[in-house]
Parts: sequence; structure tokens; C-alpha cells
Amino acid sequence: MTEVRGNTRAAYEQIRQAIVEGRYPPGRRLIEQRIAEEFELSRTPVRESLRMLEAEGLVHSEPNRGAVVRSVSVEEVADIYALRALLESFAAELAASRATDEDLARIDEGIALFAAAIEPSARGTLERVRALSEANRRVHGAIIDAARHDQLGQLLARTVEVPLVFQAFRQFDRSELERSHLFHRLIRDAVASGEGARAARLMSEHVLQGRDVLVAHIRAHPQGAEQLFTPPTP
Amino acid sequence: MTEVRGNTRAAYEQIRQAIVEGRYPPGRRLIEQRIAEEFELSRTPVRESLRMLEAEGLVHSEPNRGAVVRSVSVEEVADIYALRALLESFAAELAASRATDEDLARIDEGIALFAAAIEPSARGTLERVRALSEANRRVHGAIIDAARHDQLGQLLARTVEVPLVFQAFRQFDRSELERSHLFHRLIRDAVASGEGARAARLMSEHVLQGRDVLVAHIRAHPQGAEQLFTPPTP
DNA sequence: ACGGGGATGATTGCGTACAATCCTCCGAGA
DNA sequence: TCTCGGAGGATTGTACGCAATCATCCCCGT
Repeated sequence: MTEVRGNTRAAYEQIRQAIVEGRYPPGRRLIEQRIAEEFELSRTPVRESLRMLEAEGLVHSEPNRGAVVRSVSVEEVADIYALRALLESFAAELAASRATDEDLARIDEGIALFAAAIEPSARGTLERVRALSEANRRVHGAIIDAARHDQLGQLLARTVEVPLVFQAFRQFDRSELERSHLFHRLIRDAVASGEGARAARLMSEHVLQGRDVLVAHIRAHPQGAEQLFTPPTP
Repeated sequence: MTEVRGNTRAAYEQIRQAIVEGRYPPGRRLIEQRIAEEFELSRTPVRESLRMLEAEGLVHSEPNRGAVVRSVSVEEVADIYALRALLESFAAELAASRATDEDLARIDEGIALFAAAIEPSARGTLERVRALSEANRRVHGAIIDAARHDQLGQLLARTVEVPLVFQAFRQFDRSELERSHLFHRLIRDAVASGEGARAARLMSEHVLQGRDVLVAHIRAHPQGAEQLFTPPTP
């Protein structure tokens, strides 16, 4: 997953990051020519990237009408997180019976990064949110990898690691981050000792708590939520 | 989901069907130029189709090396079906609390088609397997639609409705088909009466029985399985 | 006989040109 | 005023060509 297939890969990564971070907000039209100019390449790699993002569900497109960033209704957030809880707890259960020492080391690595990112630093807010998101991604990614289930990994990587996760970290305050950190360690210990059912329950709880924070915030700030999750009506 | 985006759609459908039905066996290289000539169009729509299939997980490709039909090891079959059981039972549970009368009518429609396809007809074997597969797809699709969960539907449609399902139907004998038919009706009734947990258990059992038939057949006929599931070594 | 270093053919990556389609908006007629 | 229709621009869909990259195989030196 490195710097191969130069231009297409670059276009894909950049468009994806822009969507995940919310710089391309839901509902925004993604016009091939404009994006191509923005990244200084031709429409071809942009087109391929858009098709891949469409298959991932980040983008919706209709024939001859082009692509728009998929918008997620507030009601769908709960459903998506319920699905994520289901899949990730399954992954945790499998990981408990399949994880190697290297897998555990990678989980610990992610946990250490997360601990470091919790501390407010001199860097900007966006940088801190990125660091938190990346560390969180590593913890969960390491557990998923330890599950040794390619299809499950694909599903989780593609359709669940969506803009919502990034947005969620914007909303987390210190105590919520500490709680996530605690759950990461509890899950890690359950996986390490082979207690699958326990790991699954903890993971489910962890994901659902993230959901609750996000949903509560959306409900409390409907105008902000509108801006984040529904298409702007110009 | 009809005949739009003419050439690309056509290429996508045809390549996909060829993979699902096993005419392009796992491990087979998918060379853009050859496929383009086969369907009498240019490489462009073929390329896009391959990227979409790659995102779906049906095809694996490496930069500058091209695409091959993804091969599934015998051990992975059990894992994939376990995942499918998890997702489809979740769908059944949601459907039990969300299904409308129209949803139930569509489920019944699929069940009727399945009943008709069970009866051996004068048509060829491939046609019958296609009819069974299509009817089965409709039953499960109607339940998934009734769950009103877009992401879940995408996951199931894209990464689980894989070649395996089609291959499985080749292996089903009469009594196994009757059993599937029975389970479809039991699930339908549980959904209709709003018994979510029951619908989920029945669906899980139904999917796992399909897995067992397929796995048993692969184990019993390793050479056939090799041919079906691993790349030919020329 | 065996391993390394190109040359060569096959294939993908990407840019560009043109055709097909859709959207907007304006004007004519009722 | 409202509706129908059509012109024009914007955008996507497809074909094609060339450059970049990879795989194979042959030749050469050891």
C-alpha cells in the first residue's frame, strides 16, 4: 500500500483524504476536469479514482451525471456504527484465537501512538486530529489483521472507515479520549489472553460509545451536523 | 441498476458474470486488450470495469502487472461463509423490525421463483443453476433491502455474493434444495411476525448449512476444488 | 553447465481528442 | 403568465496513441 501506480494512486489518496477529512463535503460534485487540474494531471487517473471510491461507497455517481460525495443522513450514523460494532467485534473474537506475538506488538505500537497523541501538543488542531485518527486506525487495523480474514479486512477498511470516524475525533474531549485509550488496552489484554467472547464484547462497547458521542453531538448541534452531513442547497 | 453507461456497464456485467460463473477461473490473467477485443470495444471501459471489480474484491491486481481473478483458498471458504452468516443474520434481524408489506411481497416472489427452479426442467443444467442462483439472490436481496441499511446492503452485495454462491448451487442435490427452500420460508415467517432474534438464528443456520455442503464437496473432490479455487500452474 | 545482462515483445499507465449526453436558460406560442 | 422546445455550454463516455514498465529469453562470459 505504498507509492505505486503513481498518478492514479496519488489522485485516489488525495481525493479520499479530502472526503474523509470533510474538505470535500457531502453533496459536493466531483467534476473530473476540475480535480484533474487541481492535482495537475489528466482526467484518466481521476476517473479511475472516482470509480474506486464509488465502489467503496464514499462517492455516489450516476451515468452521464457525474459523481458527488455521498451524504449520510443523521439517522444512518447509528446504523453504520451498529454494523461496525458487529464486524469489529467479530474481528476481535477471531483475533483472540489467531493473533501472533507480532500482531500483539503491532497493537501495542498503535496504543503507544494513541497515548502520545492524546497529549495536546504545540501542533495545530488538524494535525492532532490526524494523529489521533491515524493511531486509532492502527490499533483497529492491527486487530483486524490479527483476525487473518481478508474479506472481513476489506469490508472494514473500505466501507466502515468512513468520514464519520474522522469527524468523530473532532468531537472527542479529553475524558472520552482517555476512555477510548482504556478500552484499547482492555481489548488488547483480552486478545492476548485468548478470551474471544470478552474481546468481542469490549470491542462492541467501544465502538458503540464512539457512536453515542457522535450522535449526541450531532443532535446537540443540528446546524453543524447539517453542514457536515447533508448536501448544501445553493 | 439497468442498461446505463452503455459500454462500461456491459463490460462490467459480462466480466463479472464470467468470473462468478467460473468461466474465468481463479488465477486467470485478465488482459485488457484481449477482453476489449472479445467484447468489441476499447480498453477504456474494460479498465474501468476491472478497477470496479478490484474494489469489490473479485479481482486482484498489481501495478504494471495487470489483473487476475482472485483465487480463494479452501480454508477461506469457511471464513467467508461465517462472515456472510453474521451479516445476513444481522440483516434478517433488522428486516424483522423494518419490513413493509411490499418487502414481504418481494420475499414471497423470490420464494416462488425458487420453488419453480427446484423442479428439473427441459432446459440445460447451466440454465437451471442460473435460475436457482437468481431466485436465491432475490430472496436474500429482498430481505437485505427490507433491512433498510444501505451500507450493509453494499457489503453483502459486493463482497459476499461471490463466485462461491454460484458454485455452491452446482453441488446442491434435490434434498438440499428442498431444505434451503424450507429455511427461506421459515425466515420469511419470522420476519413477517417481527421475531428478529429468531429470524437471525434461522438465517445464520441457513447460511452455515450452505457452507457445510460446499466445504464437504470441496474436501471430497480435491481435484475439482483445485480446478475451481486455485490458479492453474501451467 | 551456469549465472548475469541486456534486447525484445507484451502489457499497463496516462494523456488527449472527439462524440454523446445532460442541464440551463431563453424565447415563442398559447 | 405559463409551458414547450430547442440552442448552447458544461460534463461525462469512449477511442486511440505513445511512453513506461515488466517478463522472457537469448547470448555471453566464466
